[in-house]
Amino acid sequence: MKRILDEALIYEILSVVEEIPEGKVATYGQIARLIGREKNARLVGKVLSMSEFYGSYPCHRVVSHNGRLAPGWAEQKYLLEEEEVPMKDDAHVDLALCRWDC
DNA sequence: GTATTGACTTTCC
DNA sequence: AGGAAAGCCAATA
Repeated sequence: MKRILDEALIYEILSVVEEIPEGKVATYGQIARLIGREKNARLVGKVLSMSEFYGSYPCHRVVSHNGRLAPGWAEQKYLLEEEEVPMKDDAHVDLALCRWDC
C-alpha cells in the first residue's frame, strides 16, 4: 500500500468526518478549518477520495461549499437520500437545511 | 530546486 | 444562476 498522504493529515480529517451527524453534511472548507488547515479544502477532498481505502467513513456527508456532490460519484446522491438529507438537485444538497453546525 | 495537479473556495462577470 | 480566474496547501514528477 502506497501512502499517498501523511497519516497524520488523514487521521485529522477522517476523525472530523466521522463526527458528522446523520442527515447533515459538511463542506470541505469547514472540515479544513476544524483540522487547522482552512485553506487546504482541496486536501480534504483528496483524502476523502482515499478514505474508503483507509477505513469506512461517511465521506458521502461531505460536499462542496455550494452543496455540489463529488464529481464522478453517482452513489453519493443515493447515500444522502438514505440519510434523509434534503436534495435541491440530482447533484446538489440543500445546505440551508442540512449544513453541519460548526 | 521548480512545475503540475487536485472530491476546494472566493470573487468577478 | 452558472462559468472563469485567482488563491491556497500538500503531494507527485
